[in-house]
Amino acid sequence: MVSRKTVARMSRYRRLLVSLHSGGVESIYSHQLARHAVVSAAQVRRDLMVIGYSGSPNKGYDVEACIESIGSFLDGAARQEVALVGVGNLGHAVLTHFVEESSSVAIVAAFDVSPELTDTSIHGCRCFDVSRMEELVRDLGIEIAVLAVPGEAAQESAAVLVRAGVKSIISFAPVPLHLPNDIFVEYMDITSALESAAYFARLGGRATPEGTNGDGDIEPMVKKLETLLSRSQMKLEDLAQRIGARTVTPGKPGGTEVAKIYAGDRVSDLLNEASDKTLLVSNLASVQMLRVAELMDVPGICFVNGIEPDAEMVEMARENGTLLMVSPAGVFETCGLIYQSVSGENRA
Amino acid sequence: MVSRKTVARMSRYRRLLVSLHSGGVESIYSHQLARHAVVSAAQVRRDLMVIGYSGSPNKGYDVEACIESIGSFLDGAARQEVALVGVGNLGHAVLTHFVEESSSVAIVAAFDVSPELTDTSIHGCRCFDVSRMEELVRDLGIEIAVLAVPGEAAQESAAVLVRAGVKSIISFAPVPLHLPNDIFVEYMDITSALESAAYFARLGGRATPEGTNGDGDIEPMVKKLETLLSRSQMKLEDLAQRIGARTVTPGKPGGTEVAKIYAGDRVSDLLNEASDKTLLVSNLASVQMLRVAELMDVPGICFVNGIEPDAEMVEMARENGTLLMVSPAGVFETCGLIYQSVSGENRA
DNA sequence: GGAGAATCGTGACGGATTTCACAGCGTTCG
DNA sequence: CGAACGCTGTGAAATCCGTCACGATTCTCC
Repeated sequence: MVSRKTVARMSRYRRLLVSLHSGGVESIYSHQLARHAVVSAAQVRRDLMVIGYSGSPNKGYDVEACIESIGSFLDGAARQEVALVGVGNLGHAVLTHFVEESSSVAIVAAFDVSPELTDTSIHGCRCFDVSRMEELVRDLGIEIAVLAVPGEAAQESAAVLVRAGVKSIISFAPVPLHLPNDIFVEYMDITSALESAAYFARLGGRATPEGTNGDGDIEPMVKKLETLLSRSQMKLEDLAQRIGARTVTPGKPGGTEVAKIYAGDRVSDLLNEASDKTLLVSNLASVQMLRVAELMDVPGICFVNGIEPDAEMVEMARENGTLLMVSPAGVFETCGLIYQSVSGENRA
Repeated sequence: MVSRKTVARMSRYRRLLVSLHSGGVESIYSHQLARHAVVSAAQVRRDLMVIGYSGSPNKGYDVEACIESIGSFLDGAARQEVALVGVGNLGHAVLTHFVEESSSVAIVAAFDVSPELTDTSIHGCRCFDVSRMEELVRDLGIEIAVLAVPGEAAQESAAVLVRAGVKSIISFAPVPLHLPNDIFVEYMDITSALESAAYFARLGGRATPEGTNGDGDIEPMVKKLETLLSRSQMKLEDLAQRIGARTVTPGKPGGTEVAKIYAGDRVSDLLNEASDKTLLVSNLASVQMLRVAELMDVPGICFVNGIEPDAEMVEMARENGTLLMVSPAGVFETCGLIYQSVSGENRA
């Protein structure tokens, strides 16, 4: 028996893997995937073990095969169809969400009480009157429903759905549903979420397990950024997006790994510090800089303050497979953002 | 320390109790409340124990007092305000949700990229352009945000929010957020929920792999990341200690305030960028640099990689009241640490 | 007033979930 | 060719969460 949480993570893994795969990543280590998913590496390994997918000890997991494997675990043989109950704002939102996301589940019918919605089509989904719900759900063999109705109507709608053969319900209503316990119910309770959020927001810094940690002396903790970075296999393209930089020229196909970051404008330093895994962050958008970068095999350069490299440089970078990006912020902010991206990984 | 789940249940209990109370119920036993909430009686008792509310052995819990008690646990002294980011269908839905539900949390500002939404009012909530988000969230002291933006924009928005002081985020985006781990994040991931629902609807079914086609693409949100440590009034001496730098010469008596940080080695840039509240972070420990710094009234300089300024420089800096510090780390790490110190200013 | 009944508060327990830690195994490098 | 490395897979330990069971308490009823 696989737990609810595991299944949810699987879904998350798949989405991330699909995204990475389309970005050219072919294999990935547990700790890298873990980083993307914001869980621990051991967690990833155990989850993948559960579904019986094995990676290779030195190549990690094959992204494509892993996606397949998760698919064969998560997805049914046929596409599973979903009914939506309640076509208000929330219902609309859910529908659009599922126009965007194509997957092996799809909403095929919507139900509402409003007569004016009846028999209209919303985002390609036919809307029926609730009175026909039981009949239609049963006849279509729908086993999954999304409940986006007001709290008052939730229990009754749920009961009807279950009577019609629905096995799983996702409810947005702020009401606990009384249903046979072989029915899977997932609550998406915004109110609870907000109140929890409020609680923990107020708890602020005091949330750590140990009691008094707060004041006193401040420990300088210069983390081993190099290890952090190298372990994260942060793709440059990723990074660019993360920090709001625009990529001007693409890097080498397959994504570019960075293990170190050098921020500065001195060519001589660059010669000493740079490696083929160093991202260069510089104020100085000059051809000269670019030349040294190429010489040192630097895979990427980030210019700052929104300074655009000129055509000559772009051409040169493109030829050499150097990724160029332009950050709207200054060196300091850019470094800060990158740092935060990388070090914010520690899981609770 | 109270667990996330407990807090969520508390919220649920309260809603049920309020509803019951308005229905005339004055006292309730644990097993009754348990049935309403669809949890076990023991669970209810334990949860109420956690918040320190005691019932009477024969009347059960007094509904009103219990509501009160949960309130004093869940709610802050003042109403907590919430920002909504992304005013699409989902955003609208969330807003309406919070017209219906009155509670101690309220959405007070919405942000979106669409110019046509800017400065309109939706369900009584003012909508602003995202470019003003950081500023407004910070100035309003908002610590909770609901993220209803496309996945592509989620990370960036979240980072901005956190920088603006947000402590808790509820995200509807199907993307794990990389944030400092003292930030509370609640994911309302409809996609995962649906896929889980599908899985459990079909326990025992056979599955064949299936080609997923990835993600839809939506317009990314405008990105903006400036105005960083404008109001943190961080003293240089503090800063040095935080980042593990050694101060070589003291700054001006009374502490030195910094409003900006320039990282780089180009003297010409410095002339443009520096002000009397700029901390200079540089690879280049040269007399020349120091001269320009003095010229521009720069209050402090941080050298990196543990490079010691020579005696001449120290003397010069001392005479001029320029604070000199030496960070053991490189420019990137130094910037990163400072950034983190500043952006996570509220107790870190 | 005392026995009985029902319920609360809570220590102890148990199951689920996560993390730790290490064996096993390609790969690389000297 | 062997040693060293880094990653996977997985048993074992740790942790979190919920349930059980029982003493304590209060009220009812005789």
